Amino acid sequence: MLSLKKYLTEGLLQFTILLSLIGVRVDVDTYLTSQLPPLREIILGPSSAYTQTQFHNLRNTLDGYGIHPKSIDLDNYFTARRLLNQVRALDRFQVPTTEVNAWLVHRDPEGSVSGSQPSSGLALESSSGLQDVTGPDNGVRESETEQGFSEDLEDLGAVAPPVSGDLTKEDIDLIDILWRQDIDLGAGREIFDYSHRQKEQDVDKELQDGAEQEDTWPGEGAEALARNLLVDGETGESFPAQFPADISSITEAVPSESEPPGLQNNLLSPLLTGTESPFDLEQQWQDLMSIMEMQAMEVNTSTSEILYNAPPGDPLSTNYSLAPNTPINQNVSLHQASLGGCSQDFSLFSPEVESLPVASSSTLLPLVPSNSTSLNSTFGSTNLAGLFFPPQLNGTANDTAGPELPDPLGGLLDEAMLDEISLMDLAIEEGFNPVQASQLEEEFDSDSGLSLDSSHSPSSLSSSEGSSSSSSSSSSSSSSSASSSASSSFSEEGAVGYSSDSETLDLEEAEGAVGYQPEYSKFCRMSYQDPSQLSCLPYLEHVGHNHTYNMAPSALDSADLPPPSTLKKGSKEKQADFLDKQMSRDEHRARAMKIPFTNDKIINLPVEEFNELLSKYQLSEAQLSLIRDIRRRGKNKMAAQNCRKRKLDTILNLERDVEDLQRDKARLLREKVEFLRSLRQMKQKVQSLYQEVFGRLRDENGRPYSPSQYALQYAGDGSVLLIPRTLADQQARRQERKPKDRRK
DNA sequence: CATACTTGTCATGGG
DNA sequence: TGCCCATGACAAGTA
Repeated sequence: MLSLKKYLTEGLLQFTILLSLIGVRVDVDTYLTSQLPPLREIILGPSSAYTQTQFHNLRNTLDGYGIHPKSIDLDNYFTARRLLNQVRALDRFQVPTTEVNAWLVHRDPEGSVSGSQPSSGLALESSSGLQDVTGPDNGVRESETEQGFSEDLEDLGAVAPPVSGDLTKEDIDLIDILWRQDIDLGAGREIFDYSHRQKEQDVDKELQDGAEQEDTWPGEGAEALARNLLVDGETGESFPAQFPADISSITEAVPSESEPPGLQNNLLSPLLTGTESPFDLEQQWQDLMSIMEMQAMEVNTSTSEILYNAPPGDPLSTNYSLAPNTPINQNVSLHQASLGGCSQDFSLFSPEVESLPVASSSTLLPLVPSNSTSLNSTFGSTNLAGLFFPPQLNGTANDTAGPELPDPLGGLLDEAMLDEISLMDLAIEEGFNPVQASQLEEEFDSDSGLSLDSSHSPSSLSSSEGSSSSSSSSSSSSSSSASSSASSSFSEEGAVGYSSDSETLDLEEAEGAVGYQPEYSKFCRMSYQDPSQLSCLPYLEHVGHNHTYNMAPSALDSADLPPPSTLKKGSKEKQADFLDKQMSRDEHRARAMKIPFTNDKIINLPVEEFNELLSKYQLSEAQLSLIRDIRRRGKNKMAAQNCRKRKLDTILNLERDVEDLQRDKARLLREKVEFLRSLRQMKQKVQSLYQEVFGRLRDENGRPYSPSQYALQYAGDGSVLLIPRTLADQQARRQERKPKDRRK
């Protein structure tokens, strides 16, 4: 029961401290439950610094740390684990190697889809189409596509975020982009509205422009909505609300070269925007989630195979599978079909990807079935058309497109994810005052229920560098400066106010601290072996307050001094009076009882020596009682000092943890942006490959296939099939239902 | 004088 | 069992 209470109170205390240090409401649960067990262990676990566990065996073993065994700094250990966990968590961002092997297997014998669509538009001149698609801001990308993906390696590598170090301009830009994406999200409007206003007042006028654009977008917006388009709040661009439609707009725009290029770009830019263009967060999340979905598919290959790996007897399969050398087959090559760059780019975080075959990445891949399983193992049996491309590739919008496939990933864009991009991160990353940031966040989240004045907490980064290195090591005099910086922040705050600063100063000047110095106390014990060395000790007892327990023998000797009423009779008397004032009550009592040895001895001697000392003198019972009381109180006094010091250190450690977590979070956020950017690039490449492959396919008559009737689809064995679009749509729908069911 | 903070002390419990 | 330590709670002193 007691231990339960202990855990409860300590946990609550530390939790509260944590929250107050953060200064804002933070969804600690997400931290605690997902990736960061160390913090939870610190708060709740048996490794808490408040635990009664006494690490006697660890005493003084922390390489000169000199900290109390109960305040062993677990950070080194937990930080390692935390970082490891985070690195592992990055697996979720892994992007598989893409290797496209496509071959034309058959032509739809039935022409099940209406052939009214002119197919001429899709005689893809892929380069020009790509130019259109990529838009004006993507001149670089065009050359990328032409020169191959090996350059993308460098490209992707180049945009890789700096794992550590100061924020670069790019980092700040990334965060800014992310912020704008929050604004751009329609769902996020209400959530971020207030903060948005705050931010725009204080920080970013540009955001206001974007928001106003979104708010006041004219009738054009309604039209776009009617077409199920979203409007980018910043650019006013309209783009499909969901990914398939997204692709649709692109691909349908490609063949229609007669359209005004501006409109095309308007439609296309959201998906194919360059890295400099703003892109919407939902899209990014969908991208990310699609990657995760792919990985999930990788696990559930059996399911996929049931769906798409039709058995040999399957009529579909037999109907649409052709021998590789069928005349209608054009041996279309996929230039640099493998996205090896991605593999390399992400292999840092994904051992799985690393192990994927990349040998064929640099060669031209014939459009024949290959034994390569990389496609299968990465994208699974994903219906390429369904995933990356619209149900219709025809020239008119929403012409024969089936019902809009619900986005299976949209639901994952929940508020928790949005929450991750919090103001604090931005504050940290953009380097403005965390106090301001916490105030901002607190203002629109004022129902935190905590009465702690977190808005004034200078907890985070303003003092981070100093305090982060201090805390647990504050017992050593070398850390006094760091400790002082941390504690001064507390003092300014006025909340905690345990000023280890003054204490460390006292250590150096008055040499008074007796507490929280295991090394010292050990040294004292050793020195007590020789009573002649005792003189080195009492001067250590002058802690700022005049409750000091011990005093110098000289003070003891000159203890017979006039009372304070007879002050100012001379410098000598003044000093004596001062020294007298420095005496503690027990010292006064000891003097009154004529105890023949110092209180230091009484307190600090080991039991045996203490008893030996007592036996040397003929002491009355009252004296003995007083001596034992003095010893008890003295020890307890030191214990209390140590205890308080430990408390302070625990708080400082928690503060440092919070800062570390905030930094980690911001870093991960940066990396997330980078991953999403890379993913977008890969998607563009896959899309262009698709178009290139599809555009080169010819039927028996040498005519290109109509994208409205046919689609490319991955088969289970890694090959790519040309199947009727209706079939592709069906399979796409089935596939989209599947993950939903799986989630439920 | 009220208040917050610091420090000392006691009681208690655990090792 | 006695000793030691940790710590909550309280008191006294201080700014």
